[in-house]
Amino acid sequence: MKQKVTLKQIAKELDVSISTVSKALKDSKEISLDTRQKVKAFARLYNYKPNNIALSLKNRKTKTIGVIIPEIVHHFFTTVIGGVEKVANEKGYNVIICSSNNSFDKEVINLEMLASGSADGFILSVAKETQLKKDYHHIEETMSQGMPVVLFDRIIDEIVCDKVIIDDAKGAQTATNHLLSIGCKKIAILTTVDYISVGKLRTNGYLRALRAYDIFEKEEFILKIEDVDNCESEISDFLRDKDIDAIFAVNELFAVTAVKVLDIQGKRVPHDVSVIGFTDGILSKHFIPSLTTVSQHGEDMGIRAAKLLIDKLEGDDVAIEEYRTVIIDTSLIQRKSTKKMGSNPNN
Amino acid sequence: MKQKVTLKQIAKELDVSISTVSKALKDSKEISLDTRQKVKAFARLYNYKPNNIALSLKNRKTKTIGVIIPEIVHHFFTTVIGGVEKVANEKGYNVIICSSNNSFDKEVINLEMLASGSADGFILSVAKETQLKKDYHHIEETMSQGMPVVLFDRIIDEIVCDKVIIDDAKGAQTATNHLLSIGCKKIAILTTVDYISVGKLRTNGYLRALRAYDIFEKEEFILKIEDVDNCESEISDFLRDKDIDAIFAVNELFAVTAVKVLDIQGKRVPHDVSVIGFTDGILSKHFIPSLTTVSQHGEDMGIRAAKLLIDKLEGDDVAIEEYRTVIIDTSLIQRKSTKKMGSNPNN
DNA sequence: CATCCTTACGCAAACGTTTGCGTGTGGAAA
DNA sequence: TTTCCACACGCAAACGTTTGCGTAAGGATG
Repeated sequence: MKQKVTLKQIAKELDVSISTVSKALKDSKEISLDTRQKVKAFARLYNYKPNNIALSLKNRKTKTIGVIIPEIVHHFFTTVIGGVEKVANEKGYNVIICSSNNSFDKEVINLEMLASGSADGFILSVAKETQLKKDYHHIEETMSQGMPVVLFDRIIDEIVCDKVIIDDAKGAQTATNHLLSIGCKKIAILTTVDYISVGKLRTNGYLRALRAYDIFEKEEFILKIEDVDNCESEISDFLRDKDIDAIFAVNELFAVTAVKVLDIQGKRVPHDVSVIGFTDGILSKHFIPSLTTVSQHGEDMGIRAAKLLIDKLEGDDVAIEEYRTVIIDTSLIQRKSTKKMGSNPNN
Repeated sequence: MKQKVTLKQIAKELDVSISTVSKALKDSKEISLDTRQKVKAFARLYNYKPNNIALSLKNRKTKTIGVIIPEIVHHFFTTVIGGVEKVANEKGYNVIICSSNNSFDKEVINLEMLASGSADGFILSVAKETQLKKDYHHIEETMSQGMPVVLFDRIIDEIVCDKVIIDDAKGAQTATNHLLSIGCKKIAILTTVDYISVGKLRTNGYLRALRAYDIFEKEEFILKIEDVDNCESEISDFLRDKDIDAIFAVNELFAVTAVKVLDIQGKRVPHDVSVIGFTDGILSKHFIPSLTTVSQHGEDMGIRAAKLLIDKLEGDDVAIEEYRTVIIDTSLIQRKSTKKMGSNPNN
């Protein structure tokens, strides 16, 4: 088993100094053409690859980006990662991904681990627990050590840094508006508990749309779901015998679960009830009926986040204290879970 | 902006040597209790964290595991990653994830990048292109440099290393058997082109089950889909006016698409046609009807793969030349896309 | 008072790079 | 023959750790 070959070994074999080898490989004209060729041939033969670790230590940068997300098994986050990877690889950066599993402690551990030498900067979306605890010392500490952080999706207002978000409220408003525009008047919302920032924002957008239409918001049309894993029974209870003609769900799971429950309760989508979800994932696309939904353009978010981070990483220190918030446009993807515009509902 | 504090800085502040600081932090009894306490207090105050990069260089190991998968936006792979992360974190390892995007070149680049200092070992599932090209030099080279590799799911028989797989053929056979046992006789299969190892194996399992039932396999019941992204039209053409009573699909997407197409063509699932998929993903669980499917237990695969790798990484060199192949049991998850056992089909 | 042991610390090498600068060799010019 | 300059290369420091070993100081012992 041949070990990894180092400059030192090449130097010994060729009976020159380490620095000569290093310079030869870099085509330094300080070294004679002859030696250069010999060294390069040898290096190729032994498949020499510079040791990243040593380079990182020397250069004081790792050329890797740390990404920390709440859940790895989640379509939206993986699309974001896809975007990050795309630009990172283009620019010669590595990507390390860790999931916090929505645990504050794991988020802290991961961040500290990566911060102590493994990554130059971070792209992160905070864990539920972190949002609940409102303890951001780990993020602030990382930043104060000079490592840039880009927050995305689930951001924290109190932290001053680059951010990439969608306008959750606006997206929700657009969705609700669409429901209103196709004639729905009794629109329920399936949302999360308030401490999830995006859930709250989407709820606000929903309310705003309603008010703009002079529709009085009803407490009993709002369901805040705590236990995501068991949302079906909650939704079922909520929907039973409720007189509604549309549902806006703040995520994909709530949307399909709603359709399922409606089906069981004998209501047809979209004939009796129109449903709009949030996030354009696998489910929305392939469900029957396919779901009208608000697309967050996850890959774009990842791309923008990575660009922001790399700009900061490579930027002249001039703009380093300048923070930007990028807002990605959402778009409404109309599919089959909502009635067509102009169709005349006679229920 | 305070910079990251190093041993050297602490040493200077406290007017002792670097080695004293290092030893003090490790509670070496070579250092007086007094000094130890002073150093530790100071380190805590300045939030000293040893630099991982320097440690990696010194110890010649990074304590990180590289995971390379064909697609990051893929439920099965993310569950595997979840499993890997679980045991890796338990054992103090970091996890770096890269996706090859099913490209041979990207797989090579990622592997080489990680191999040159960023990771101690690899868990990987090869890209489609790699399977097609049958070029495995990058993997063999990595191994010959002393870095252990664990292959999972899409493995390569020619490479001798640890492997974690499911018995694809057996899983497919079980699924097909189930269809046969509920009375289906005209069973079609939706599969991939042959060079995808798992697709081929699953097809074999399907054929085996058929033969065991003395059912003659029909060429026209087998659809090998090339362009996954546009499978709907292929499936639609294939299914049109075909007299079948069951479909076995080698993945989730094919399965739901089949249900969709059947629906359009006026056949009901499971009443007219029973459908079984492969992989227990989001879609199978939430689709209407929910899909009977073969679960691959992705998280278990990840757990086993990580254990194999870490064993090799930390193992006494005794067993290092011994390679194991772990076969994870699949299980058939019965849901609503197949008729119940014993129901009397009269079609 | 000389010797010895313990205590408490520092030195230096090593991990694999990069790079500014110093230096020996050779040939050409004076 | 002397002087000078290019050329081609090596030295050493630096990045931040760890750790075996050497050693100064001080007290205890003979």
